Amino acid sequence: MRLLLVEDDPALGEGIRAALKPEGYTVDWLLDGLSAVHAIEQESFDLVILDLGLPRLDGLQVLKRVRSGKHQLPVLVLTARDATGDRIAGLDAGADDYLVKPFDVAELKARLRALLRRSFNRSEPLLEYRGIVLDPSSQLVTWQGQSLSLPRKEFLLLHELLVQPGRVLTRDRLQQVLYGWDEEVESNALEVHVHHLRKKFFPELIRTVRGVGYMAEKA
Amino acid sequence: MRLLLVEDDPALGEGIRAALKPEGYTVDWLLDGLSAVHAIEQESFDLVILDLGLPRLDGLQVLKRVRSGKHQLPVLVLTARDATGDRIAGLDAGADDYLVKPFDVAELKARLRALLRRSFNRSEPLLEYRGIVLDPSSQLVTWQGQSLSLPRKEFLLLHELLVQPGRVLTRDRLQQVLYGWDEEVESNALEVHVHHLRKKFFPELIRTVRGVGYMAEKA
DNA sequence: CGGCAGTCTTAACCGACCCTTAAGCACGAA
DNA sequence: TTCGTGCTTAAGGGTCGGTTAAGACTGCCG
Repeated sequence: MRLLLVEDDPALGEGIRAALKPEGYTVDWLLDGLSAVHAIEQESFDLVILDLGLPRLDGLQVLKRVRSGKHQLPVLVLTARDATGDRIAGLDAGADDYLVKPFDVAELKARLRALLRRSFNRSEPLLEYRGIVLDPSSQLVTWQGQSLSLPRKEFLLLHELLVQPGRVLTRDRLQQVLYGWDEEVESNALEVHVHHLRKKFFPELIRTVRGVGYMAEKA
Repeated sequence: MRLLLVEDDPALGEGIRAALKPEGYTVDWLLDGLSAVHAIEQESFDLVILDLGLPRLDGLQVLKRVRSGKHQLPVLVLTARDATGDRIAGLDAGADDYLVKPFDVAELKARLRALLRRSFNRSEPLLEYRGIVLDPSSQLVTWQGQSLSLPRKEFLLLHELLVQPGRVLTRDRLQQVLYGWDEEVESNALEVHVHHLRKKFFPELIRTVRGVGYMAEKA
């Protein structure tokens, strides 16, 4: 589960991040609104935690930009206690939930779970590719009449590849999907996952683009 | 189908109303508890959607008044997430179902349908799955010609799983079914219940989806 | 009041699975 | 052939869920 945290207070940001990592979230953290917009447009997140008071581009503007896109990306907004107007404005701009600072970490976690659950129940479409059907909400795959559950990373990887067949995904891109930005893996873990997927399904499922990355052939 | 909506937040009230109208419901909307009591006594509704935090007369009081009457009017209660006591109190006062804000509209619709179906049939339909028959009204289960009574939590759990086989229920979802939204259980109680069910029936009854939750295989 | 039965949570332990790592092999390009 | 890149395989550490038993709590009955 990959989250984008947009928060300019270093202490708070670090705190949130530290709290969420053990829960199994991959947390990417940006400190200003402009970078956030770019990241959201180019990467793929499951949820955004957005502070409203941000340098370079205000949180509300970020929210509006996100909503103008097609993504139904859930956004949890953090507001200062006394910023009454923010709340209203945020509602209008389409935030999915709020938290007023200072807040309890347990509360944050609970709201995240609720939001993610909602967004996944929101019938995320099944993904089909050559007889393989992915169900993002349950992390389950149907293949040759059997339903099997893939390990989390394998599912993430496969999902990323099949979202848009024919597109070549660089090694870096894939590693970001699996690990986020910082925690780099300096081994061939990615290749091992690919190997497992090829074995579970069929070898031609994932084509190697030597020196670049991997792709699923356009059907 | 005529519903009474009692909700003092104008935005939320309008939202719910707008969502339900296209479904063919007639929605009357009141903003305080006192008017609600009067309306319920004098008019005839098929169901009430009741917020607990209300001006003039608290939602709980409304609920008690309704229940003291002879009407078996189904009541769906809306509660704020952090209102810890509300849930328990609401249960005691006889609400038929709950929804915690913020909620998904699809969820609301689904619960309404379920409630209305229940109230019209009076007898909730038996649930059958691979030779196991659940009777929600008596909390009894028939299995291999024997009728046995399950402990409450086990029954709830099993019922939730069998309502829609093939659907994966997250741990969170199941814990909410068993415990509600506030009281967190920081142990493996859920797994223990699952274990008991598997032992009483057969192990394949409940399939583990690692990292996600549990499911009953589609028959 | 005391004991019993049923329910549920807690905690410790264990096995299975997930993921990374690393070493050796295969294969394509120069 | 040689080098570089990716593939294959297996081992280990960590995490998750399963299993079991003990104890708290409740309601019931003597």
